[in-house]
Amino acid sequence: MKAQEAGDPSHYKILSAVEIERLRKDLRVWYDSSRRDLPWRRTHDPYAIWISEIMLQQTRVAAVIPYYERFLERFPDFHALANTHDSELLSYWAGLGYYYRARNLQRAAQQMRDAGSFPSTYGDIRRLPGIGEYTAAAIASIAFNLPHAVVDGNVFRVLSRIFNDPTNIASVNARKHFSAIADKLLDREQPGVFNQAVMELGATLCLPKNPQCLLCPVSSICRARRSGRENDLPVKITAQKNVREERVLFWVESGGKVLVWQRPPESRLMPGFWELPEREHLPGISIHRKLGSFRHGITFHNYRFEIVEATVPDELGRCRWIHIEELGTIPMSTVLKKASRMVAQSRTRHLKLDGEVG
DNA sequence: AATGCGGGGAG
DNA sequence: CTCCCAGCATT
Repeated sequence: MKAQEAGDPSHYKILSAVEIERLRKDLRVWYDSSRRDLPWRRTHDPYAIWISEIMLQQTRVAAVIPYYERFLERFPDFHALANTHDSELLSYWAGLGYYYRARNLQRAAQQMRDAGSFPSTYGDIRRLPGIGEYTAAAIASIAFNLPHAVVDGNVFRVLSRIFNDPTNIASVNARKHFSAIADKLLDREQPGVFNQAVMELGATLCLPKNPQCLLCPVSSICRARRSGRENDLPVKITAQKNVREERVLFWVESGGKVLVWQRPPESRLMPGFWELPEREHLPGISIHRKLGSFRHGITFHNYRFEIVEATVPDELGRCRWIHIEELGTIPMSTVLKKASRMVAQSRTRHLKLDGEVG
């Protein structure tokens, strides 16, 4: 399907008033009976809903659930969150990605502590660090039942299909375009339920590939379905290309300790996380043997890391020795976790072989 | 208006 | 492999 600049959103009028009313009802009824039982759907606490929305930014439901439960247990309210230390906060976030979310979360919690309460208007919610248009609308509608329509990846998909709308969702204007349409459709009696129903539809039936139209509660009014175009929508055109990269990391071990370095706390990239050294960190390094390799993707980078056993002279630069048993107590990057897991496994294999021989 | 930011699961 | 996920902040 040919892409189109975001333009006149008034084609929501493709649907008659009667059809819009039926759409709202069908979505509501379907959502009531089909919605997944997710932890953050069992609460009305704005704080808990806020935490869930931040964790869910660009992150799948399945990945969030265990983090959400651990986090809420340790930080049950904004006072607990405001008063914790960076390192403990990070350890609860480690592995979830987009680490600035954790820092913004704490800054926002401190603002709430100073203000004495959780903000309760769209504008006040939107002004918190880490909260953009989507998250502000989500919290306002779900926690406070305020009439703000959300626009996320699910909404792009569902609306572009319902209206057979070829607007390029990667274009700058796409958000405004679909936001105007969503606002017209929004069920103002139950904005929170409506928003969640649209997103739930996108997450469970109106999928990126092979949408389950036979199960869809609104397939009868869906214009893409009517013209057999559901697999051609949404239109997304980007210029981003993937980059392949090979890197060597050193495993330097001595007396039960391994050499690691910490990213500076003010670094923009994974601040405070510990990593294995590379050659630039250890100029005088002596390489012994290859221990293994693994792949790791970060946004559009596709890395292949090779782990090499090595020894070093006295000069350690930014690196520090840490006991292997204590690795679990520091914020480990996922690359460091993968590497140490790999080294441990290769070691058990060797022990086994030695045992069979002896 | 474009780019960087993690990590994992699905196809 | 590629794509995409309940996006945001910065430039």
